Amino acid sequence: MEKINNNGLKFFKTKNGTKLPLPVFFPDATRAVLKTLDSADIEDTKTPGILVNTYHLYNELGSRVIKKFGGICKFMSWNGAVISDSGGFQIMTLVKANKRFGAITDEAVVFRPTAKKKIIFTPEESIRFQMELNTDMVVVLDEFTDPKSDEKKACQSVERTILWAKRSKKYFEEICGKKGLDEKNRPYLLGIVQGGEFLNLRVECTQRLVEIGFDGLGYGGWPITSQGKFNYEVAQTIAKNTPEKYFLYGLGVGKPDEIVGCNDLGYSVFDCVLPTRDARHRRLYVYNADSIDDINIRQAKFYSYFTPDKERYYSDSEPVSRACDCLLCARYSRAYLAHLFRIQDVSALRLATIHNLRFYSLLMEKLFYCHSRESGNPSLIG
RNA sequence: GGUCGCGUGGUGUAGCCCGGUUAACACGUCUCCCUGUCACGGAGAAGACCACGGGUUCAAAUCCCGUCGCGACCG
Repeated sequence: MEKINNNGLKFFKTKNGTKLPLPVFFPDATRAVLKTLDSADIEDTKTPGILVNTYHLYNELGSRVIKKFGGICKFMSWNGAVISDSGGFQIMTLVKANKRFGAITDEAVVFRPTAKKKIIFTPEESIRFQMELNTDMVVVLDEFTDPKSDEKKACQSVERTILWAKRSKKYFEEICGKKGLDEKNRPYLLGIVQGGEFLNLRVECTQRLVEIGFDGLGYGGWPITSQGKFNYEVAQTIAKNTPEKYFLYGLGVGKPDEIVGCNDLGYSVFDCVLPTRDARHRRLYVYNADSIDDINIRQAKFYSYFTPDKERYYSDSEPVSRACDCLLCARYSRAYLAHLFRIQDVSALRLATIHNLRFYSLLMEKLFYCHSRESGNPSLIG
């Protein structure tokens, strides 16, 4: 895989001045909670940040509570970083899947979460609410290119995404001006590249977003081809047309090997539901290694899936993984976890989620180490 | 000793009274799927000589007789 860029940025800086080494993986706390965990649990997995969803919090929580707490961090007592997603993905999954959930025009998205409730959501409103959430990275509202789109429809989603990106940038600057936020203490602003599988559209979208000006660009849309393979071609096309000083963000990416592949292309910010959802669906990630030091992410198959509640583990006194230092692996046996899953106790979900998050935070540590070493900068190692 | 009831995949059951296509269901087991979370979810597979022996019948898990095992009650 050709390496595009990885040296333009060294850190993800948070509001409170913390510099997070790149890459970072932020699991999805859609409704301001990582299902089955609390904020202390998340910290213990060495997860540096989370992603919350603007649409869900706008719909279910609202401004009044957020304003009272001064942002989502204080509300959930979370000391790490936070990215707020714009709600663009929810347009795709809710409105496009079923028209009864609403409609999309150039002006706004009209959500109808219930028969009686109607939400008019504009790019400006998304930015405004995200600024109230007081997150570290604000994401512009975009229109998701449906994977089944032909080139004409894909082009339309790019046009609307660009239109909304312009409005979002303008409104973002207005709010920053009003709040007295300068380049150093304002959140990052992320644009999103659409265009489906059409590389020419991806190039055009990337270039026009760069003209508008952002701190980073996200690989938007559905990154998986109809054959079920990760679309590295699109990832690479976006990376090649993005300035080095920009963040490259793989939205919803992904499987561990896909994150390694994207990181090699220059992507350094990731979020995904997989580690948390998979944990709840009895799929744990384990490194094919006997200790943390032995983990080799350059190995072809560097990890495997582990399904806990199998008969062969009912009396297994081994930990789930020896290449892990999470609460589950440090303290409990496979047999105990199998038991917890079998009796359907919620602690099984919690321990499995903790484990998978530690797997991902270890992956980030290993990637940081790899790139520090490969770039020959010893000051970054350690 | 007597009376009654029950023996069906790994487990628990349905079907039996009124015989008839590949014996059904739940759980368990195994495999696969989940990618800016309406999701502790979804798809599929394997697995039973219907306790055993005999009889009636074109045809028996199903009706009849016997054997064994388990349970309850009565002596």
